[in-house]
Amino acid sequence: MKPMLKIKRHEALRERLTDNPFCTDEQLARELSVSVQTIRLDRVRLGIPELRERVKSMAHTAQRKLRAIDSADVVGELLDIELGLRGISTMTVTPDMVIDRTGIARGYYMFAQANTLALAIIDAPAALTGVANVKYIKPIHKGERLIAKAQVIRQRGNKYFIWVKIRNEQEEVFRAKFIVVSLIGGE
Amino acid sequence: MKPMLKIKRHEALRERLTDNPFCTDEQLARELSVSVQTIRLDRVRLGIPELRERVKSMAHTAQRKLRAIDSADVVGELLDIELGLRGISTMTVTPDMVIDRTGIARGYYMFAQANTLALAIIDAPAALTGVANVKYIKPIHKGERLIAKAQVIRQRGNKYFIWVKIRNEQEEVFRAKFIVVSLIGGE
DNA sequence: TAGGTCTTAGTACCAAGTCATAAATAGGGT
DNA sequence: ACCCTATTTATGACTTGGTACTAAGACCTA
Repeated sequence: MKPMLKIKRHEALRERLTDNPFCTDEQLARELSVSVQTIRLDRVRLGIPELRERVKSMAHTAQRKLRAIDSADVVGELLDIELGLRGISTMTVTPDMVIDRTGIARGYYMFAQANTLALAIIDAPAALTGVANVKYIKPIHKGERLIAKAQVIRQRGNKYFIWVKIRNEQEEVFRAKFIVVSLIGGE
Repeated sequence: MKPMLKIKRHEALRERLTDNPFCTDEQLARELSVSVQTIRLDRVRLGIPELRERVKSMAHTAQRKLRAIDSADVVGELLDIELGLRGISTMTVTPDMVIDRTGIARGYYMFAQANTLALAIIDAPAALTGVANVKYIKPIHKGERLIAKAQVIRQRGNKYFIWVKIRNEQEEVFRAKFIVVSLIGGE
């Protein structure tokens, strides 16, 4: 492989690092057939930090992100809650929630926000979703700040009927009805 | 702060590292009032790798996890697809998908698997979920291997009616009906 | 041929470690 | 008091994956 032009190489460098950020300058140098120093110069010019910094920031943001959709009981941020009655949460649509091609947020994020809010307002030690009826009214885009309002409509035994509506600005963009079952003792 | 007993210190060390893995030996030494060497010895005894290795492995697993629910077009693994007709995907329930307290998988993971599969089988450059009707039949636990089958039931204009059923072993655990809208030109 | 950009080489230095070895200290038991 | 052992600390040499800086070639162009 012959050494390539600078601009081409910069592109190649960026590409290689996006699909494998765990790459030392030495490996990059070998792959692009230039010296390690050239890679370092390129990195400085392109504002790309060294391996360790890359990895560290990945670990940081990943930790934050995972916390957002994974370990948290509520996806989004819980603003207000009246157990057994109603609750409000917000969620801001970050760039990684949207499909690149269309710029529209993946549907399951709104589902997750609504569903976790519905579960949060149940006045029981544990609860499970039994049924969900969901309507996506308007596409949602990056940067939009969604507000979800949940309300218990009816309760029969250990079954709760809950409506959740999500608004963006004043516009309703999503609506869901959940039937949630509270678990008293068993699994 | 007086230096504490060895066993106590080991506990403290573990604790400190779980809620802040980005911690050098030097910081730990200061916090626990012992020398850096003691911390290193402790780490060796407890089998805890050095800071850089910790961060690296965090970044790795986080990348994998995020890829699972975030950047992939299909949550789970696409096994087979006939565009416009049907598709099959699998997903294994990892420990981080379940609620610690109950050991039951969070509902939105199954929703995500079903929803993304439904979208994947649409024969169009882009598609959006309009309506979802979801039924959770049985609780799902860690380690279970879910198989989702999607089928287009009816198509009217740019609206697709899709059924998705998720099975664990031979048992049906989840069922969903989606109405998906394909986008021809604009958003 | 001189001047510019690009690339490479080489040096000194750093952080956060590793490994191995040695010395200091503490806490008993007898 | 004295010995023994466990534990803790110190020390030095080496490693990775860099930064920062300087200097030297290479190559093109006017």
